[in-house]
Amino acid sequence: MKYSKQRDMILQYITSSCTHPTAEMVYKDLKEEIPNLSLGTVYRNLDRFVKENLILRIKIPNDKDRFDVNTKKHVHAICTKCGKVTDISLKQIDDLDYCIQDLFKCKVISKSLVFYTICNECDKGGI
Amino acid sequence: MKYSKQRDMILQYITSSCTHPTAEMVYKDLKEEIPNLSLGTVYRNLDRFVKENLILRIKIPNDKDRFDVNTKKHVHAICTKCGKVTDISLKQIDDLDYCIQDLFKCKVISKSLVFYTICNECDKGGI
DNA sequence: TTCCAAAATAGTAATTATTACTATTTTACG
DNA sequence: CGTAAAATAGTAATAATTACTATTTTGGAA
Repeated sequence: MKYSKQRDMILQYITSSCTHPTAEMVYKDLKEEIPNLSLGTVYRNLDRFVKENLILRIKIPNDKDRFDVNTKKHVHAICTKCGKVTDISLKQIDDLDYCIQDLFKCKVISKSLVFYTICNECDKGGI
Repeated sequence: MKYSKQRDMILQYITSSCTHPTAEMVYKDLKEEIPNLSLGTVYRNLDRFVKENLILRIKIPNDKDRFDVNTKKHVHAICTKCGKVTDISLKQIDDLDYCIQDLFKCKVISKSLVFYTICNECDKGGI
């Protein structure tokens, strides 16, 4: 593994962000600092960080993947108005796996769970 | 709204299937009976049935959508080995919405939940 | 029955997110 | 320094779905 400025900056960007950015957001913002940055480089490095368990990939049906510094077990809520992504950690959600396992006699490997919501701010009259 | 043989057969196919087929599966199978059937027609009609609440669309991250005759509130488990899709209906899952609503002070509109599993048959030595 | 406008279809093109590919550049070790 | 491995930039490919358009079908009315 060899150093690269691009990788370094992508990791820095993603670990200091709290907005669960998409690859495109990372690309657009870093492009200003590294004008010849390639979107492929962003994807490749984000993939790599996911494999190294430095970040998580949030897969959203029919939408862009988002990336998350929080590697602890959790799921997400997406506001359908402003698009904000919120981390959700809840014992009841983790327990589902065991519940399904027992009731349906199958091994639960993982799950994909996204809540579509209207967040507190948007509900109060919107941004 | 005008009758069409294609729509009629697509609805018949999907309502009598129990495998949660993709649009492509519907297309491939019906193509044998209607040789000039178009994939667009399948998509258009499935969309329409979803809007009319005759069937449900199952969105699976990074995979083809599947369609389900069961329009009751439920989620799905996908076997990561054989691909079989199983309906899952569980009070604890429905309750999550209220739980999230209270804890995170947001309105839950809907959720997307898919369990990735190894089903009973595949676990016993596989198909 | 025949005419005709609305609706539906077939077949192709476009879209969108992501991955793959290739020539060039960068890195770091001997 | 020289060089091989690794990384990048930029473009092309992929895959599922949607959009578009010319043609066909449907069903009510003359």
